[in-house]
Amino acid sequence: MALLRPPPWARDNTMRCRRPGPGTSMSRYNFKESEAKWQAAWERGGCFTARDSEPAAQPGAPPKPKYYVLEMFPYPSGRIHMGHVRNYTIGDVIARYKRARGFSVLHPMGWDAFGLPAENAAMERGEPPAEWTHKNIAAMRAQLKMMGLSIDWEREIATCDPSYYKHQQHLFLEFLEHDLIYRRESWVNWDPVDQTVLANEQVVEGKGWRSGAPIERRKLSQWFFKITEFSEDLLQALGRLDRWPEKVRLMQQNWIGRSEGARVYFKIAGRETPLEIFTTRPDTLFGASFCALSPHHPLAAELAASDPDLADFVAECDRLGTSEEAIETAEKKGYDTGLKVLHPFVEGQELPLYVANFVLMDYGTGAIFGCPAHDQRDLDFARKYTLGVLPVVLPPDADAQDFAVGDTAYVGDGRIYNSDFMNGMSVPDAKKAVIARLEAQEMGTGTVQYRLRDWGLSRQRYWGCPIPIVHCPACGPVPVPADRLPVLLPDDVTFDKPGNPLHHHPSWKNTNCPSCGATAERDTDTMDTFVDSSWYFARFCCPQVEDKPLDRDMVDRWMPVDQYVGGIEHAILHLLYSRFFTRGLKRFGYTSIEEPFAGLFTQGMVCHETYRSEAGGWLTPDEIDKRPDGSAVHRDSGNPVTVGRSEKMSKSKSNVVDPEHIIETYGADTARWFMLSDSPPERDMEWTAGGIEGAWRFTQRLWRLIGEAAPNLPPAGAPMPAKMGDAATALRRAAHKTIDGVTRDIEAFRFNRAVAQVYEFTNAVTAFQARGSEDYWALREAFEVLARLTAPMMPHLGEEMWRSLGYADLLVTLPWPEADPALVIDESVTVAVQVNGKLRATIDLPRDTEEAAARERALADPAVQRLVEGKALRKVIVVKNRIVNVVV
RNA sequence: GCGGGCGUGGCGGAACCGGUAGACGCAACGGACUUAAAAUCCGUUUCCCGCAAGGGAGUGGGGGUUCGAGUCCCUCCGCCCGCACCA
Repeated sequence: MALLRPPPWARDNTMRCRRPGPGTSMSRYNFKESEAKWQAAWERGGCFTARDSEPAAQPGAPPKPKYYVLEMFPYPSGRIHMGHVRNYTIGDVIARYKRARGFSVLHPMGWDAFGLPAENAAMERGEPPAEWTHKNIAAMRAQLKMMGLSIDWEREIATCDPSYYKHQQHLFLEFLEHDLIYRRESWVNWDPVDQTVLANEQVVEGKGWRSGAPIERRKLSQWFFKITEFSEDLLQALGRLDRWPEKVRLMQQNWIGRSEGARVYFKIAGRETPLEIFTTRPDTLFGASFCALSPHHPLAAELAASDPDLADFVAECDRLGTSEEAIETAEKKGYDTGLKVLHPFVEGQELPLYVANFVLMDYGTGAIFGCPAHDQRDLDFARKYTLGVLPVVLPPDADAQDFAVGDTAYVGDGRIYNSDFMNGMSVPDAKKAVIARLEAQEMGTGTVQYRLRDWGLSRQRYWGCPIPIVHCPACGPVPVPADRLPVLLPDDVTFDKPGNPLHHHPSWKNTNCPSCGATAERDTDTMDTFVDSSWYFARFCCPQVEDKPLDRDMVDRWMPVDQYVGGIEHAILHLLYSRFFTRGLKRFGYTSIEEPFAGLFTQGMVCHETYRSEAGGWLTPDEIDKRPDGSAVHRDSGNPVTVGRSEKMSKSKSNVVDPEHIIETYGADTARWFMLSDSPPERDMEWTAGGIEGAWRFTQRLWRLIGEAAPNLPPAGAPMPAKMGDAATALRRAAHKTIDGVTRDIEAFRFNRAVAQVYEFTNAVTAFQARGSEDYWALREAFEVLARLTAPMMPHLGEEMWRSLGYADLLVTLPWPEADPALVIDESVTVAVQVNGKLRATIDLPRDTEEAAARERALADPAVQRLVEGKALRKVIVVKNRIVNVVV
């Protein structure tokens, strides 16, 4: 079977399949016509328009409760990819389901439209970023519309639009006014050849991605959000985000990284100013064998000025770039400054002072003391430079006489020893004691330290929101007054030389100081694109408001987002920044809430097998033919192809499948159905040709089934017959169990299980032989259930089925079906019977059979008798409606 | 390196609070229909022994708790995500 070769019926647009089915004349489901028709009908009906005020359904009744469903908005790269299809399908199922459950739903869409790729396109193809971006947005909007998403398109926003970013500039000024933005120097990756600042992603193994030159670090004056002011609050509030995945909360908790420790002042021999270090293990102070400075510590810089070798070492450290990953994975290296620090408690003990590449300037004080016995990094360092290793924490079952540390540091609990006044204490007690002593002797202090750093927002780039600041030689940085916003990005920029086009622009930056009127220059940096995405969810509540960023009433009507859906890769930064921003918005009076996302769901990636030719190059799925045994050959040449493991779809591996092609071949419903059916949504899924074909067959099967049955069904709305036969009742039980199960599964995001239940129920409907009139009534009910339960997932087919069943109204406007509880619970249950924990029989019992009766029935079973005979019963465990375990 | 997660048939997965492992789909195989193919329909399908009845093994590896473990604990292995300037 050809992989992703269009089926014959899709090669031209005519519907040629007119083969009559058994006894009826059937045509194939024409998804193209149908999908376009229902999309138009929904639009005409304004079915997805979010209502800023919702009238009560009946006079006196409460108005519909609101529900805000949001998927992470896309970067307009040009075409949607399967990850988008998955993300927006999940969100759309929820939006449609919640509408059916009687909620007033807001489900908007917009574009995260600033960013580096537009500048890269400009450099590579000479296309202006604005044009490139708008063209991409138009293309992707059309693709998303093909999916049949229930989005209120009237609320569409693009962050690169001045009508969006002028408000962002306004918010910048408010953060500044409230002292939540400040300016300081910080480090960037500098490409000495291209003379430009590089993003971490543009640094590959310490070299610039374009120039290949070893990168350097440079200090620039930049703006920072004071997110650390909220460290404790952001941490504490995680505990209340009970509809967030536990793993995301944990990751954020660790990212914020609250730790209690101490700052300790070490005297440096022959110098006035003591060295201030931070440690989380002050209890191990007596095990210290060295101190180390970050290469960017002011003292390191001072010493390097008169020590060329140290200057070389610092330069070498700089070539690692600014990413923590690169610094932490590099080999641990140090440079002995020759200075000695004095141990605060041990008279006469001198420790060497190193500059070490693994000490981070951004955390603590940029200086540490090393206790090799109880910290792996310190131990590696000590072994390398042959420094002392003195254990001071004795493991519970170790002997003080012979306990020694080899190549593994001991980081566990124990009793303190070798430590003067702390001897015999537990680790927590020792921490308290040593901090008390340090404070009493004014040699240190207990502190709470956070790993979280302030958020640098300045970017030396063109395609971003301009920072509304003017730098005046006399007044310094001066905010652009609110009534002069927006500071517009100029269109006439060139990308012919490296660096920031805003900076090169002949006139843009020239202006006058808003304060004194003197000639001054605009800030030529733009904002980090994470700023754009830190408040777009709030702007969706009032996208048309012009005179202010947000309308409080509207924000409070819709916020918080009840269900946010997006990739796990945003688990930390985007979500944390948005939480911080929302706290700012509350402080400035734009809203009364502070947590933007009440519910969060993180979906997995879409993966696909990879293929390589004999020559080693990657092949795309439609360049190969799959053979029944799973091997593959090149379609044109017939040469063998190596089938590699499934990996995240990416252009570099050529394993991408184009959603538009899929939708044109199989229809949006089929694509959506397969997306939901394959894997649990939080896990990575594998896109397969077989899978989409299976989904395609199912849409056809549903359509055929209902088309064949419809003429024989009682009319729409026919009353339930007074008497129901066994067969009809069994079908009704299946239908109501399916309603119950699918409802639970959608509520719990188990879409793959919801799909499986629909398959199972469809199998039951297919097998059902209707005879009496009550059978046909039950069959109509079954089809109505099928149409309504599948509608959130396959909305077009749902409408089509609903129409086939004789209804004129749009299914999308109808409430969700309710299961009859009496039909959901079975009267009898199958109970497993084990002997010594092994399954030996099953027995059917009336539901809720008492323990004694169940025990008796189990013991009477012949298979059990055979095994139990002649042995003493030791124990019989009965779990009602589940299991009887006989122990002999 | 640090932090977080995942691992079940040939494949994707199901298994509720620790209670019948493999629902459902895909693939494969056998059959029906057809001049033929496609489509469709019916059946089989965790592995091993056995004609069968039946028995044994089995949820990445090893160990533990329990009447009972895919599920809980310890440990090891493999893969994935994030690491602050990609979005």
